[in-house]
Amino acid sequence: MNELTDRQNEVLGILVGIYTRNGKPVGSQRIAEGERMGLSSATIRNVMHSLEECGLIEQPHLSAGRIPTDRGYRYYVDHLMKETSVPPHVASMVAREYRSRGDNLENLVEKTSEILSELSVQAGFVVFPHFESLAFNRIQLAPLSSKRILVVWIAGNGFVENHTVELEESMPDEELNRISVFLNREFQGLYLDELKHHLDEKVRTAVGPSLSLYQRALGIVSKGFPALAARRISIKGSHHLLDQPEFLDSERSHRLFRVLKTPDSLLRLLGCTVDTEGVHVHIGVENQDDDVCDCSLVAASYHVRDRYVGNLGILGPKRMRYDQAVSLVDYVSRRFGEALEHGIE
Amino acid sequence: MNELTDRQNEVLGILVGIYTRNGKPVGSQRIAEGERMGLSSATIRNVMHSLEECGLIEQPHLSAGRIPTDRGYRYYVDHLMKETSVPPHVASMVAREYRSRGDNLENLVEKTSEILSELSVQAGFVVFPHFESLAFNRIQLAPLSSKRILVVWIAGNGFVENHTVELEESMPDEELNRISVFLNREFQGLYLDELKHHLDEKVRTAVGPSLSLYQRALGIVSKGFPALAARRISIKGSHHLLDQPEFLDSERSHRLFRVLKTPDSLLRLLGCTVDTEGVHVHIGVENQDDDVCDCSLVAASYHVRDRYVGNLGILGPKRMRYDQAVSLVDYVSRRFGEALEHGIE
DNA sequence: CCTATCACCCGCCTCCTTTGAGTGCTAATA
DNA sequence: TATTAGCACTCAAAGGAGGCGGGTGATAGG
Repeated sequence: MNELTDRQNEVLGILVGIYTRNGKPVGSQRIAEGERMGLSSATIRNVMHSLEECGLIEQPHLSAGRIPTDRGYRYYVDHLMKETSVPPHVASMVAREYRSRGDNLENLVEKTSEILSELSVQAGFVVFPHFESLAFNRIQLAPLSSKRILVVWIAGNGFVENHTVELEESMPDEELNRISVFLNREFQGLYLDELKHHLDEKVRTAVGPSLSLYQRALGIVSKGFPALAARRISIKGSHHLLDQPEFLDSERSHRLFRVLKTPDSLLRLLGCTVDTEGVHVHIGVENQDDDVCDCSLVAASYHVRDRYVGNLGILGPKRMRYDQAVSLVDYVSRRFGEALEHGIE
Repeated sequence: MNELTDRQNEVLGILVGIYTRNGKPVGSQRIAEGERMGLSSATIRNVMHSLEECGLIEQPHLSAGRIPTDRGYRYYVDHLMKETSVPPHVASMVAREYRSRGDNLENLVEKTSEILSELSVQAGFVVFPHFESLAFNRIQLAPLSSKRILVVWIAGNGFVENHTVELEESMPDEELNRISVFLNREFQGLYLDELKHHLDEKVRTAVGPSLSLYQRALGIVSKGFPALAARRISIKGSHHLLDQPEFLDSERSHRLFRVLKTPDSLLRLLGCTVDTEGVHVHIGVENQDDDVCDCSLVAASYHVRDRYVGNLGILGPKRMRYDQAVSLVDYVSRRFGEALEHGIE
C-alpha cells in the first residue's frame, strides 16, 4: 500500500494540507481549483476513490468531501511531510524565555510546557527530569526534629531539590554530619543511579566500623531520593483542545479532560516514546487510550549529555499542522536539554 | 428596600432555592404548588411582581418565569440563607485527606484546593501562605558557587522552602556559617516580618565589627525571602465551571478560562477579601472583572495563631448553593489553618 | 385582600422544504 | 487509454411554519 503513484501522493498531500487548515471535509473541486494541478474535479474524484480504497481517506458521510483517516495522517507524516525548521520568531521566543529562567527546575519545566502550548496553540507538556539521570553535586543534611531530617540535594547543574526523611531511630547531629561529608567526598559528579549502585557495592563489601556509616548513608539516600523518581508532569494549555470544533461534544471533551488531569494516564500515554531518539508522532487510535483516540501526540525525549532524562511534547487534535508540531517539539527538546545541562551559571 | 414582608421573603427564598437546584426560570405555579404555602399562583404572581420592582428578581424574557438578579442573590445570602454546618461526609473526607498529607506545603495546598473543588463540584482555589506570617524556625545556608548561595528556610511548623541568592561579591564559607549561626540563635520563633524588622533595627543601631555581619545577614534575608512574598495560587477543577449550562456559550467560557489561567487576575479578584474575618461572598458584577460577572466567589481568609496568612475559596456560577458553599469554605479555611499551624509532628 | 379565569406572549420543539456541496457513473473527447 | 463534461442522486445543514406549554397581566368576583 505504500506504493502510491505520484498523483495519489500529490492529492493526498494537498487534501491533508487543506483539511488541517480549515477542518471541513475536502471535495474534489477544491483540490482541482485550489493548487495548480491542471486536472479536472472528475479526475481528482477518481484518484480520491483509489485513495479511499487504500484506507487513507474517508467520507464522514455519503455526499460529503473526504477527510484523512488515521492511516492517512500516518502516511502523510511518514512520506509526504516536508521537514521544516522552526520560524525565527519561535526560536527567538524560546531563547528569550530561557534567558530569564530564574533559578529552579520547577520554573524551567513549567515555562517550557507553557512555551510548547503557546507556540503550538495546543496542550504542551513536559515530564519532569528523571533525577537519577542528573549528576550529583552535593548533599546537605539538616535535622528537623529527633527523627526527621531534611535532605537537600544539589545537582551538578545547580538545581536544588529537598525532601524530608523519616528515620527509624534518632540520629545525633555529628553522625548526620559524618554522613554528608562522606557522601559529598565520595560521590561528587556521579549520576544518582551510579551513586546508589556504588553505595550498594560499598555496603556489601565493607567490614568493620565503616559498614554502619555506609548503611545509614544508604538508608538516607534511598529514602530521600525515591520521591525524585516519582515522575511528575507539567501540562499547560489543555483548554486549547476544547477550542477545536471536533471537541464541541461535551461528553467527549470531558472524558478527554479527565485524562489530561490525571498525570498517570498521561504518563501511560507517553510510555512508548520513552528513551528513543527523535520526534515521535502518535495518531489517533495509535494512542493506547480510547479517550484520546481523537488526538495526536507529538513527543520527543530530551537528553543531558546524551543520557535520556525525560519527555516533552504537545497533544492536539488529529487535525494538526504536523510539520510545524514536529519541528517545534524537536527544537524545544534540544533547547530544553541544553538548558538543563548548563543549568545555572 | 430591605424592608420586605414575610411573604416576600418566603417567596424569594423558595424561588432562589428552586432555581439554584434546576436552573430553569421559576414560575408562579411551581412556587404555589411546590411548598406548602397555601396561596394561589395568582397571589404569588403579585408578590413576584413586587419583588421584581424591588430589583430582586427578573424575567430572562417576557412570558418566562423569574430568576434572581445579582441583588436578589445578595439579599438571599444576607438575610434569608440559613447557616448550615458541613455534612458529616465532608468533615470526614477533609480529616482523612489531612491525615495523610505528606510532608510539604506544596502538597497540602494542592490537596486543599482539590478538596474545595471536589466537594463543591466547582473551581476551588488556595492562595499560598504569606510566608511573612509564618514562624521562623531555622535557616541553613550553603554555598553553590563563589557568588551563589542556597538559602533553606525551615518554618516553625516543619515546612521547608529553599531559594538561591545571587551575591554581589564572593563570601567565604566561615562567614556564611557565622551568619546562619547568628540568625538561628537570634531570631528563632519570630515571624518573618518581625525578623526583618528586628534585623533592620540592629543594622541601624549597631557599631563596630558586628555591623558588617548584620548587613550581610540582612542582604541574604531580603534577597532570599522576597520570592516567598510573591503570591502563588493553586486552582483546581476549573473545568467544573464549563459543565454549567450557563457556560455553554464558548466565547464566554473562553474568556472566563483565560481569567482562571492567569494567577494575577485571580489574585486581583480576591483583593477585597484579604485579611477580613469570615466568609465573603461576591456575586456576579460585585466582582471587579467583567469576565467573571456570571460567577460568584465564596472566599475566606485562613489564619495561623490568629494571624492572617492567606485566602481560599471556591468560584462557581452565580446559581450556586450558597449555604453549602459558605459552610464548606468556612470549614475548610479553619481546618487548613490548623493543619498549617500544627504542621508536621 | 385573595382567587379564579381568561386572553395573550413567546421560546422551544418538531416537522417539512429548500439549498448546496459533493459523489458515482457514463458517454464523449483528445 | 486517460481525461473530461454532464447528469442524476444523496445527504447535511439551513430556514420556515406551526403547535405546545409554561408563563404573564388584568379583571371580576368571593
